Amino acid sequence: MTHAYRSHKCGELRANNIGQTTRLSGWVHRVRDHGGVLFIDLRDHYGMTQVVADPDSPAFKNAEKVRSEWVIKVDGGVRARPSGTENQDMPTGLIEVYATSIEVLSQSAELPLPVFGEPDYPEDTRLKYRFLDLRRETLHKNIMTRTKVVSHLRGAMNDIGFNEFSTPILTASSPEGARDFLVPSRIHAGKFFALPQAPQQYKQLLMVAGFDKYFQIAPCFRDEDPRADRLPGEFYQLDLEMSFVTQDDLFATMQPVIMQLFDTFKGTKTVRADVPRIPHAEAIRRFGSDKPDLRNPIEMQAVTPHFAGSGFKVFAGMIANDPKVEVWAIPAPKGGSRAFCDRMNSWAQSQGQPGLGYVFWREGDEGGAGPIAKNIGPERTEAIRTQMGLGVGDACFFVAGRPEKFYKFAGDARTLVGKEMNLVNENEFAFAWIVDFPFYEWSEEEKRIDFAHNPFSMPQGGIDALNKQDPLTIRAFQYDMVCNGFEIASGSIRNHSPETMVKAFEMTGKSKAEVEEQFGGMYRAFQYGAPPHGGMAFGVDRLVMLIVGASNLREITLFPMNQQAQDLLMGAPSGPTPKQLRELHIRLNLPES
RNA sequence: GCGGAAGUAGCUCAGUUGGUUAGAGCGUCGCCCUGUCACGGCGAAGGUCGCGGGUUCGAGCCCCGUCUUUCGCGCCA
Repeated sequence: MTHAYRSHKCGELRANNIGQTTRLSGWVHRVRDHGGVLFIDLRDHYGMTQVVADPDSPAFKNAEKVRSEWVIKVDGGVRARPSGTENQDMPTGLIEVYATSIEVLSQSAELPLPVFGEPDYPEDTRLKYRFLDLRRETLHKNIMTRTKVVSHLRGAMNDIGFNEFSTPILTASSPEGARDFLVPSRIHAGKFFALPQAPQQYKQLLMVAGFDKYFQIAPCFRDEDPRADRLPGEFYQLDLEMSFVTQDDLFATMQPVIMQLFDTFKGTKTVRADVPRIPHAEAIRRFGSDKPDLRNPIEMQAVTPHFAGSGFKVFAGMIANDPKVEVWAIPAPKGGSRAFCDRMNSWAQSQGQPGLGYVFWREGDEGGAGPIAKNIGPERTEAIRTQMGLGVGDACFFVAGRPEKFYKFAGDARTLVGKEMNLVNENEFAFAWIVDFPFYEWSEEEKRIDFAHNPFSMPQGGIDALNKQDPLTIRAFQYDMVCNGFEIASGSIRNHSPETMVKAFEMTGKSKAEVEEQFGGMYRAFQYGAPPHGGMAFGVDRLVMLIVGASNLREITLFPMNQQAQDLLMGAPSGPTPKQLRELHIRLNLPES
């Protein structure tokens, strides 16, 4: 008795099935009609099989009718392809199914975007017809990789003794951090739930509750504008927390999980075994970024003394007027041509910079060419060349000012040089832990110090540091894991002392009463025996993006929203009914337009 | 909120210095074709050049406004 729809999957039949009868169901991927003989590539989730019909077959009439993306059921016999017509590029390429019957299960209207082929299509079309987009090979494969990555991570975490807990989705708004999504309460007029930006407080409460080694593939919700590497609305994290651990314990626990994950899914790429730990301040100075791409070998250095008192009056003047001014050098191996240096200079100007000073060394100009070399003279130029380890054929770019103002631009210049000079090995994954993040930063907007990152992280030096140290020099047990220039994880050892927590917030202008009110659950929990604990969260979307080599999160997400945070397929968000609003005690106050 | 880029057939795009009837490929429809796998050949249908205004004898092209999409900035503890 044959199954109603299929005896085999479309990717399944091989030479050893020749002679068998088979029943396949799937989508018509492509039709090639030669008049007398007609080929249909039949596709399902598992693969593709060539179906053949000719005028002798009772299926021929229906075969002539079918069009791309119709769903059909084919009965037929598996036979070898005639010698010379085998397709070595297809797993099923040695065989074909000679159709004796074709039943149309479902027709397709003219396609708004073709499933066959992989050209780019407008995002709104792709998102509105996401179910078609998802049929396409690359996206279909990416989504399956994502599913396997999530499954792998879940397995790996279980294997090393972590326990998966689900935390609430309807929860309280958190005053720090991103903008919340709010959900109105029907029972409590005028009150709202918030969707969690992360299960941060819940996982810490789990530790206080005596559980250990929590993890969750957790949905997180943030109402912020998106980027190519940041989805609007919702995203997933591999969230974890452990009790009685140090920062080193967390690295030792999670580094193997991540290395093994990439090792499993790297394909033809390589995974750099060395995972350095780089203090935040050092990362800024060497790479101009707190998420450096270590595949790029360029490292910057300060060369301030070579410009102090020099004939390059712009830099010399800045240095003389402000002791905090530095000059950083960005070496560009093999960049020693005027054309390249000028191109970098115009790029800098397009970034709103006055320009990008440079020296380059070439045959006949071994002492250094370019306006800066002329202005500072041969000795200083040579000193820079020696310090940076450069030679003929190389160039070096310079930025000056207060590092906190220009480091980001310097980092962008480093990235661009690496790209232009082809210094980045695209087939490698290079990881690092960035450690010792600053605890506080100065908020120009609020004219006060504010948390640089997670307010629940433990300041290094504890409450003593908060009492005695210049707050802007305090570091936190706060760390990121980066890969190829992306932040893939962020975490910290938490502050589990209520006094330290109150003091930490006090520095940012929050009273004890405000802390108790806004973080009541946590504050109360810490009164009753909180274990030292810490954890981190990996961005699942970014991990998958890196693994499949996608440059946009929409390529690895099933049903993403567009940049305006709309779901074009489902038509969300949508207007509520008057009844819904009445029950929720809400009257709309819409902007005029 | 701000800045860059884009918007021409169902889809991807071309369209010269402003000048006749806005083109191609894919797809669709019709005819032909017995070994293709991006099949091939012939033919047809399909257009408010995002929208509104302006300049001009004449605008897809120039100007102004506006909308949409996208990338970035702000934002994202």
